[in-house]
Amino acid sequence: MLKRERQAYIVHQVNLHNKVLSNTLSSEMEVSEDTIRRDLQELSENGKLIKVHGGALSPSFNKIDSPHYDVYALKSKRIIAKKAVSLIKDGMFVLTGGGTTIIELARCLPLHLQATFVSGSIPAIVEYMSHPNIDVIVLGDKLSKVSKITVGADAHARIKTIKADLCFLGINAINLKHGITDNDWDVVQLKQQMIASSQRTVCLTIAEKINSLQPIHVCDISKVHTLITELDPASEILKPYVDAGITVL
Amino acid sequence: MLKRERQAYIVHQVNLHNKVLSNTLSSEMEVSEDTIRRDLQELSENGKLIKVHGGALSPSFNKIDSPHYDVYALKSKRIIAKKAVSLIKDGMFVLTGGGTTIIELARCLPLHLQATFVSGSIPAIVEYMSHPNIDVIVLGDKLSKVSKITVGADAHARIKTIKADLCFLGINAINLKHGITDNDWDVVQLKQQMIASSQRTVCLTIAEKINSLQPIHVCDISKVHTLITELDPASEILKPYVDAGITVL
DNA sequence: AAAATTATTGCAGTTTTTTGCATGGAAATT
DNA sequence: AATTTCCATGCAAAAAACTGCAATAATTTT
Repeated sequence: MLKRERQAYIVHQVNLHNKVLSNTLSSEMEVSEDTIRRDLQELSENGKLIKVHGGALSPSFNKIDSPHYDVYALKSKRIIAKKAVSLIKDGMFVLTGGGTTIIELARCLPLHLQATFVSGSIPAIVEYMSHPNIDVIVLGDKLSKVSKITVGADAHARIKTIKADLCFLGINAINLKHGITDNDWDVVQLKQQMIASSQRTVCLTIAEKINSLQPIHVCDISKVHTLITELDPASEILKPYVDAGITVL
Repeated sequence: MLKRERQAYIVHQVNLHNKVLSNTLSSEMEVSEDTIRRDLQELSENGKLIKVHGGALSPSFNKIDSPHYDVYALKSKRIIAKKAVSLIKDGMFVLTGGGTTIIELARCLPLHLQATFVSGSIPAIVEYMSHPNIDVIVLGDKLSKVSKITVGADAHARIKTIKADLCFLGINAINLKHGITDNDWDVVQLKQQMIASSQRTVCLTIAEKINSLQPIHVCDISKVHTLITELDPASEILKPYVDAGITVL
């Protein structure tokens, strides 16, 4: 790994998480802490970050800019993303949908992970794109302005031709009786095909959406292999899903 | 292996992987590291890549940390974009490639314009996406990491099925004798098909690239209908192109 | 086609950059 | 106050970059 690459990664991480730890960076990039310290030194001289004991902070962090923007949900989504990441192994072929949870997942992908991601979600693709070891396949078709994902027969047909190891879906509603439900017709078409084209379906959602219902049916609960929320898997609210045979993380 | 070939290969590798290592290139092409270093030196002088200790990185790599990068060129590109926009009429079907000039064009699209844009360039799509009246068709395929555009047989085949009113190409080199030339094999394939699939081809470039040459041939000058630069159309340097029958704006 | 010119390449020696390690001291934690 | 963790400095080894130079290859001129 080149020095500049390393420093770019550090800046990326700082901007993403507002802080970095020297020892984390050191083990992630497999260089000594001295090297990290020297990198932080240089970057701080260039104003890219603020060096503190044990790591560094984002320069824009000191100004109290927390725009009261659903910090809780973001935190939850980050927890979900962390759990989801642990399922992805080197060399896997992964199909992902759109939505903020998936974008958070994209941001949390470890540096060394080598995998192929297939998606029609533009914001997710933008994140995958900046990862050094991820191959990205873009699903083309007409772009839906609201969901920022490509929808239509072309995308559908393309998904049909592949068989992915994993499929990550950010879901809008899940419910034991009705399974996964959603509110966008076009997006539902895609999700159904994505489920059919993957060996394992992993659903990501914040706990808030558990046991809720939306107008359009996506699939039965039996099609879901894994469910990830920010809660402890032993949590009471998740028990019915565990009992239904779903792996809950 | 010729110097030209070697350098084209290096550029290709940089565009594909975001980085190259001197010793890897050296052993891959069986030349000394000195030669590689001299190649990187030249390419870096031409802005094709950024030389760092141990190899080189894609130029788009540190565009992130210097936002006021190349302000002059940005100004030029904005002028070009303004001229280009004037060619687009309501209801048109427009095919666009990638590159910073095209992105600038995307940002300049007037609010009321209603048209359909087809592109495989992620940054361009991100811009189109935020426009209220533009329909966007995404060309899917494998994403090239630093040209940030989808390339491959799928994208090629898809373009082949359409016939656009206009095609906007940001070009890397134009020259009366050799026409349009470029340095990335995959991108060239797409550009050729885009030209073939459009009624009018409009080339955008900053004056700097006029009368220059790149290793790979895209098309003859006769295929170009319109050429847009930041210069006055009556400018001396553009005269040969006007004489060749090209509409120069 | 031959000769002259120019460009390109590899090599040897030197210099610079980068990195990891050791030491002693500073800062935080308990 | 003791202990652990983190930081600064100097140092040495390795890798990479630069320099000048000679040999070779490519291009142009005659």
